[in-house]
Amino acid sequence: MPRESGTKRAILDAALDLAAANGISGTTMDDVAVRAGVAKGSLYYNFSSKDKLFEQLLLEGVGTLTECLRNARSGLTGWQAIESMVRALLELLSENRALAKLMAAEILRTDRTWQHSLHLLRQEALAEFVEPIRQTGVPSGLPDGGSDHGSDQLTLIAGSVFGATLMGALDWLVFDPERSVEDVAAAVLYALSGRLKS
Amino acid sequence: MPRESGTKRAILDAALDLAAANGISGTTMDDVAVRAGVAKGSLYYNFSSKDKLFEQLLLEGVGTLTECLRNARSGLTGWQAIESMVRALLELLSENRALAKLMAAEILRTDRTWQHSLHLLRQEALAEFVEPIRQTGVPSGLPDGGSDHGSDQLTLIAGSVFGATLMGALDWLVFDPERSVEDVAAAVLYALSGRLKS
DNA sequence: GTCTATAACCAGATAGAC
DNA sequence: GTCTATCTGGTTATAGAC
Repeated sequence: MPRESGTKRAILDAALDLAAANGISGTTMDDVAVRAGVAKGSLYYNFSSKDKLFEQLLLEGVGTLTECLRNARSGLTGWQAIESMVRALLELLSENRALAKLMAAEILRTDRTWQHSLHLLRQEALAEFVEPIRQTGVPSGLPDGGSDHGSDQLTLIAGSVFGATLMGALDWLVFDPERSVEDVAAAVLYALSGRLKS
Repeated sequence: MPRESGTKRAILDAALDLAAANGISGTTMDDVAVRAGVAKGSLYYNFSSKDKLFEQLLLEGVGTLTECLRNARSGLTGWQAIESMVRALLELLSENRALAKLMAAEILRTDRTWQHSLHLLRQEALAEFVEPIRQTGVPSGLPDGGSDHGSDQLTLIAGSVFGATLMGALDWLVFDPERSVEDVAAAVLYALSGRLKS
């Protein structure tokens, strides 16, 4: 696909780096302009506001994440798919640490102006987990939520799996970045494997 | 223990409510003063700065959480302890939704001035999970980290369990708050039970 | 200890030349 | 399409009366 103009890209990259380090509200448009090597006016020519800039950034990020999960589970089912997705997610986060930190900090928020669109894409990413989980044969007997609920039991389970991975990744990237992705994957999959229960 | 003066408490309560709804940076000191029913000057008499105010709030929150986990596992070991802690954590978060939302949004951040002290207490909370996990007999064979690492394998696993619970809780509190705590606990424990693998 | 009033500052956004 | 210069509003924090 044709990359957008170099300026737009430079701005997004700069914004990502700064926001990963300082958070979104800790990042000023002046900071972004300096880091991107453009004038502040150019920011507002290319993006209508600070909110829109970061909305696009996060939407891109969640899109990448969804695509990664979809690829990881293609051709696999059930636990094998889940295992593959956890590994792929950890690898994506480690290759893109700035994005990982930004998303970890922002994906749980509910107070942002772009919260709605971010929530939609978050659900899209969770949906990638839902299908393999369904294939493992989750027992009925618990309320399934139905269409009038915000989330059903499968989505709750998917959220837990995703949360386990994300939190494992965060400990890793922030506090122990030298550790290998295999180590972290082993820990996360261990938590999900049921061996805690035996 | 003797509660601090009514004013300090009123300020902290007001700050918690507002921050849960709007995030910390979305909450102004004026907002807090109005909500608490005091003048802004009193805020700065009782807390030296906005940062200090919210630092104390977060620290109190993590303290409550650690205490809750400690109580939940007392007298239990291994998986039974873990199960009890997950339930207790979900109950705490549901009884204290403002705190839950605030902590979910802030505990992962790395850009706050109080990040260091928050991290220490977060590790303390995770440590409550570490002991029961150790009791389940995590196999050696993977690097255990040792004291020169920021986190060892057990801490990674604990982080995953904690992350699974927190993320499950968030879906629940934000998007489907009518659901019962039993439903959510069932989903989280299901994810950790290993039944996904069978 | 709490209030009112104000200082000092900073960030998001815009105007208009080039 | 990008720049410089500026405006405007809102926010943290302080001074000083009561």
